[in-house]
Amino acid sequence: MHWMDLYHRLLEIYGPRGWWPLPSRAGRDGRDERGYLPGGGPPSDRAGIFEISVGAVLTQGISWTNAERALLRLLENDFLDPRRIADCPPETLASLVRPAGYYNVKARKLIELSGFFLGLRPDGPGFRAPGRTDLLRVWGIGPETADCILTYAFGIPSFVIDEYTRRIFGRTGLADPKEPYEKLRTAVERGIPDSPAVYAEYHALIVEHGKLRCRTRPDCRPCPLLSCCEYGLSSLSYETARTKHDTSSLV
DNA sequence: CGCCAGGCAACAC
DNA sequence: GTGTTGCATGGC
Repeated sequence: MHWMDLYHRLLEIYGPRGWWPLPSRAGRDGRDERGYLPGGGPPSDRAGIFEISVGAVLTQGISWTNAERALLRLLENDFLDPRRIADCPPETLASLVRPAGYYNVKARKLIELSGFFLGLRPDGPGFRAPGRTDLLRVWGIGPETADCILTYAFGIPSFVIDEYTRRIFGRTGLADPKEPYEKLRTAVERGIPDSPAVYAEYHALIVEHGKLRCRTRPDCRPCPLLSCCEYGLSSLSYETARTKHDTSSLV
């Protein structure tokens, strides 16, 4: 199997995932109730770019639902802004992002991230995009978070390697999951088209499949009838209910 | 109750 | 460079 074979298979099964969610715009601008924009692209405005970057930090080591809760608390308290976060006492910030776990660490990371954004050069409605090494120099931004920010916030393709990626590429035999981050990333990037849309969609599909089926304890049970079974569709989670094809014979 | 969830820095060797 | 540990909440 080739890298793109898995991509096309996942796309058939789950359909376009809609880049990275912007909970602040859920239900608006063509976004769904969680803030995803299927078939969309990166935000062109500074607020959207910053919100995705904050989300990438908040979701470190934690489920998106918990990160989303913290993100909404920042939003409700008018703290989804680099200036406001940079000037906020760490204890206040920590109490706001409490649902995301590791809240003291993440408060500091958000302050560092905000300082970095305050130094970015505005460029039209957005920013001049930072380099990958610039992002990696920020305390709290490691390789995965940097690649999420580059790909999903700025639309600059840099393939995201996370635990789901390692697991799914490992189980399908596409890669050795124990390889170091940079080796895996360059291997994937050599095998797929150099397109922001493909990078963003591929990783989003990997996350979707990782959450729904290819978990630590995988659910490899195929259900060929899912697409035409009303009981199955009505009783399953929203992600699965949106599936338009059966999920058999994958991984 | 135990396990897991879209990591990272700091440190040991 | 590889391996381990602390950080901490919420869902199942």
